[in-house]
Formats: sequence, C-alpha cells, structure tokens
Amino acid sequence: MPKKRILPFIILGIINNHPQITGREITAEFDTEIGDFWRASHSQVYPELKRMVNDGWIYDATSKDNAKERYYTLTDEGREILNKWLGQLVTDLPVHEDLFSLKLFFIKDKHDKRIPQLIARQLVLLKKDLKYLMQRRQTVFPNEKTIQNNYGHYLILARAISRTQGQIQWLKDTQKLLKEEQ
Amino acid sequence: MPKKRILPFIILGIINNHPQITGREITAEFDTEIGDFWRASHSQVYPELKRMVNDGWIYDATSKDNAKERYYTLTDEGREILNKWLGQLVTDLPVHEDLFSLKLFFIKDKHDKRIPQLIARQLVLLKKDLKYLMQRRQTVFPNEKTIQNNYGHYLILARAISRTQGQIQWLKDTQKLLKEEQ
DNA sequence: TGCTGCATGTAAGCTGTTACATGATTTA
DNA sequence: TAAATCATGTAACAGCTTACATGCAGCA
Repeated sequence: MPKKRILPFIILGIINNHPQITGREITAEFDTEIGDFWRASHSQVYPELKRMVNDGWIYDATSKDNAKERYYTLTDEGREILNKWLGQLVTDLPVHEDLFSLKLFFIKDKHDKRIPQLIARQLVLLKKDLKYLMQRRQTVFPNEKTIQNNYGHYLILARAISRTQGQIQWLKDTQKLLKEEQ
Repeated sequence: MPKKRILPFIILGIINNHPQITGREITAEFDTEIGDFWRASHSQVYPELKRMVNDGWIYDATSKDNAKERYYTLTDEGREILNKWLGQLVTDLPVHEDLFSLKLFFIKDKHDKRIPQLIARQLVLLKKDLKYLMQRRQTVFPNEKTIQNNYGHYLILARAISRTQGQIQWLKDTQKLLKEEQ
C-alpha cells in the first residue's frame, strides 16, 4: 500500500471554500492560510488538478478574458468525497519533524554552550511566528461575524497561537532555569 | 538543489551515543527514543550506513559470534561533522503536517457536529500520548544522575510533555466553550 | 527440525522538490 | 514596447514507503 495521499482532499476543501478558483490561487493558499500545517508547490497542484478533473471530482471552465486561466469547481461527487473525508476521524498523531528537538537530543552535557544558543534561536523564530499569527487573526477575523462564518479556521488559528505561546513560555522558563543553575 | 538530507546526521548522533551499534538497533531508535520527531525505516537506514562508511564518516566491524551483524562506530571525521551540524543554528520552524487542523480548517459552521467529534478524538490521542511520554520519562530518567548524563534528551522529553499538556488543556477549554454556547 | 525472531538487504513505486520552460497579461 | 508578473505546465531527481527476500540464531 502506498503512502496515503491527502493533497487531493486539501484541494477539494480549498475549491469548496472558493468556487471558480484558479490553480494559481490554490497554490497561493498553501503559502498563506494553509501554510502552517501543509505545503504544496504549483508543480504539485497542476497535475493533481488534472487528475481530479479526470476522476470527476471537479470540473474546469475557461473564460474569454484570460485564455490561459482555468476555473475549478466541485462536482457533486467531489463534494461527497470531501464530506466523507472530513467525517473520518483522525487515527494517529503527526510526527513533529523538528530540528530543534533533534539537535538537543544529541547534546548530553547540561553545560554545553550550544543548548542556550539553540534555545535563544528557537525563541526568536517562535516570537516572529507568534507575531505573524496574531496579526493574521486580526486581519482575517476582524469581527464576530467573520469568526462565525469560518469557525474551523478560527479555531485552528487560535490553537496555533496558544501552542506557540506555550512553547515560548516553556523555553523562557528553561532558559531561566539554566541561567540560575549554570 | 535537492531537499536537505538530515537522516545521516541523525544516524551520526545515534552512533555517537551508542558506539558499536548495529543497523537494527539504530532502526529501533526511530521506533522509540527519536520516534516523536523523526521516523526512518530499516530500508532507509541500511543503504545510508553503507554510504556513510563509503564517505568515511563511520566504520564497521564484524564479530565472530554473529556473522551477519555489523557494528558501527564514528570516525574522527564523522565526529567532526556531527559537532559542526549540532553547532549550526536552526533557520526555520517546521511545518506541522496535521490532519486535525486540516479538517477543522474546512468546516465553516460553528454548530457542525464534526467539530466536537474531531476534538474528542484528538483528546483521546493526546491523552494516550501524554501517558506514554510521562511513563517514558520515569523509565529513562529515574534519578537526577540519569538526567545529568543526557540533559538534551531530558529537555526535549520535558518539552514534549509540556506541549502535549498544553494542547490537551486548550482542547478541553474549547470543548467546554462549544458546549456552553452550543 | 520446525518455528519465531534477529539481521540485513533489494526493488518498485509514489510524493514532493527544484529547476526549466512557455506564453499571456498588465504596467511603466 | 519593454519589463514584470500572471498562469500553467514539464522534467529530473531525491527521499521515503511498502513489499519482497534471504539467511542466521535460539528455542521447543
């Protein structure tokens, strides 16, 4: 059995949220909205769209204005497949492929200077990420109504913020601990 | 430029922690200790070991007891490469490829029944994981001395526990919130 | 001596990345 | 009309997964 493909389901979800979307706009979603928990480049997206049209999950239309653009929309079958996928419960936690943990793992000595260095860098990265996430929450969800209209999206953004804050707090605590005991 | 390979560095780290280790034991590390933040199967490990011997990062020895087993140890060059890698600071945060977030993302309606279902399942998975992590902290680090001898490992285990607890708390809070407003 | 697990290895195939490539559209 | 960006597509290749395969060691 090959590795389970989930890219087509993500694309179904994107098209469902934005009917008449182009391949380029779908690709852009992976750089912004979805980028926190999945990545895909345009060279993955275009062939996938072709396959999905071929399988009858979506259909495409062209416009007179722009000869090259193709506008994709879900078929009934596609909508059905998306809903079925959304209803299937998750069976496993993801593996956090994390260079920070990996490097720490191999450092044995408590007083190794690389430990505070790695922590300091991780803090910089996480703080920058937190700032970005909070700014996005403000722009994407400026009022209660926008939250109600996209509740799942709101939830995971809130979750990402909470998680990042938690990690920052833990790193700060550890940093302090190491300094005190040094 | 191809995707950056980090598997050989992980293997260097493992061999450094356990000189005279076999390929099978290295593979086992990915199922236990390192499994939380990196995965690799034996069909990846064995060819990689061959390459690393070829490149002079490690050397292998055989035993009379077990003709098939090969015992790997770092060369000076390998040790140097490992330390250089450990000293290089991380430049990017990892992408959390996460089905839970992904599915929530595509559910718009606040009252969609799949939201509490997904959350409940995620709680089950995280609680199970937390239990496993805490049990491991107890067995791997039974006393202060074992902590001092493998401080980096201790840190990331503590971090994983903290992160998991944070996620559980957030999910519980959200679950409660949804129930109240239902 | 048959079975289970140890130990290593190879092959096929799929996913995803980077790079290369082309033409259309908009803007200066 | 030249440059930048839009929009799509293909090619080569690296990385990883699953499955297939072989022989040895220990045990009943």
